[in-house]
Amino acid sequence: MALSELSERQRSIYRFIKQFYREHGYPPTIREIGNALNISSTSVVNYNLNRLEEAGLIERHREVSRGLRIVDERQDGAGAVIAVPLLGTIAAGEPIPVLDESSSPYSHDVIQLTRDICKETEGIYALRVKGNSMIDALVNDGDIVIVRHQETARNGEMVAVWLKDREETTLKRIFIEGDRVRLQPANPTMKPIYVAPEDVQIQGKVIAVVRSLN
Amino acid sequence: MALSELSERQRSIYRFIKQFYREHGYPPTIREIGNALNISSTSVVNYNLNRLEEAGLIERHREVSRGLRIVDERQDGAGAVIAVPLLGTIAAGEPIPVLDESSSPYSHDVIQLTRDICKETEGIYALRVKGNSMIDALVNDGDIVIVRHQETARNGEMVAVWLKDREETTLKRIFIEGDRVRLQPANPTMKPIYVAPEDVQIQGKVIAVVRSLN
DNA sequence: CTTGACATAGAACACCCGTTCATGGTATAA
DNA sequence: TTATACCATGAACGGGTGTTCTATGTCAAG
Repeated sequence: MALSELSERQRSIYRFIKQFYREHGYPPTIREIGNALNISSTSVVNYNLNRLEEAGLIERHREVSRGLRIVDERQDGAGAVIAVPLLGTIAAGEPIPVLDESSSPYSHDVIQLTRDICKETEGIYALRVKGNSMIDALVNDGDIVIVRHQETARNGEMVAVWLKDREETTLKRIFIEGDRVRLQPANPTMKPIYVAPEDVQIQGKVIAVVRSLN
Repeated sequence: MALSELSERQRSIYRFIKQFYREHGYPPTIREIGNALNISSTSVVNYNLNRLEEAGLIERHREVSRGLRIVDERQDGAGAVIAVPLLGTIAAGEPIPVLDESSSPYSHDVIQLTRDICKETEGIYALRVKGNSMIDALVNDGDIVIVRHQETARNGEMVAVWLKDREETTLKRIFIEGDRVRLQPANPTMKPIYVAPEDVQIQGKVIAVVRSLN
């Protein structure tokens, strides 16, 4: 199932199909794969495609030209790029701005992300980090965090939380342990903090962090 | 250009291509279009496809089976995406893999990035960080760093450097100060280190850092 | 009515494409 | 060694596929 179980040739074929598909909008033929990878025999390509299908990485429609499909890839034809609204800034002393569903899509900045970075698409927004108060989450001034709005979380998820008693926003891994909540910094050299459940208000789950230098 | 200028038959063909593409992941053949719409002649379908192309609604790749493409879907998005090769891992004890220009473009994984994250396009590659030895650069295990290959740097730039005497790869801001080099951690609470210029080998400039949770 | 642009049908052609078969090489295990 | 699974090669077969040519019909302009 994993890529590592495949031969180098099979991985090359898989990568080629992916790139060809992105480039042309339709899958390659067996011979196009062979030409690109210097494989003279169509049966070799055919053989390795069958292996890729067994591994669950592609689907094949038999007896049909270009009858290939990368299963991983987006099912909807929407394209590999999603536009995420950049709602504002996140800082230690301020609450996180609310996600306004009804607002115009042009009322705020957007940041474009590929599926490689953010696989989800519902309720996603981005925030620019102000100040260096979240350095224990390995997030620095100017970084952009991608968040999905939700008010609950499973143990171990990285979440943006508002701590009522401290009046502070922070990014931590959350663990609910009976009558207390453990908030674990992303930096493994730092110690967790413990707070009462009623003081913790989950703002959303952190999907990704992007730091653009310059 | 508008849909209204087309005949009903042409609109049907356009709708069918869209639906077929969403359903199968690849475009239909001329005969598949004909069968679905009860058009007995392939030349009729061919004729109307040419009209659709003139109207700018589809692209055709001649002499190629299923050489169709719905042009609608977010053209600018596709152009704004660059594919960056993911050359391998970066770890404290190992040199950075070289950027092999001559190797097959399909011999390694790629990660797709938008211009919002990486504006440059020449000599860019990506590395996955292994271990937590670069935590003072606010980079953790599993993060992906985007690097442009270069062997010199201007003061203040974030670079990937190989420290000969320590046999260590690290990410730091670099400052050349006369006869010594100051390497400043990204984490402002940490102190810089000083090394001799001849012990510093610059591998490339860090363009961006991406952390994908989950 | 004649003309010409537009739209459609049907058939034929040459090449494209997935499939299959026979063959052989290379490991690993018995 | 033999057996077996795995991987690669080249060639051939049959049907798929885009293209092109001829013929026909429609409709508005001259």
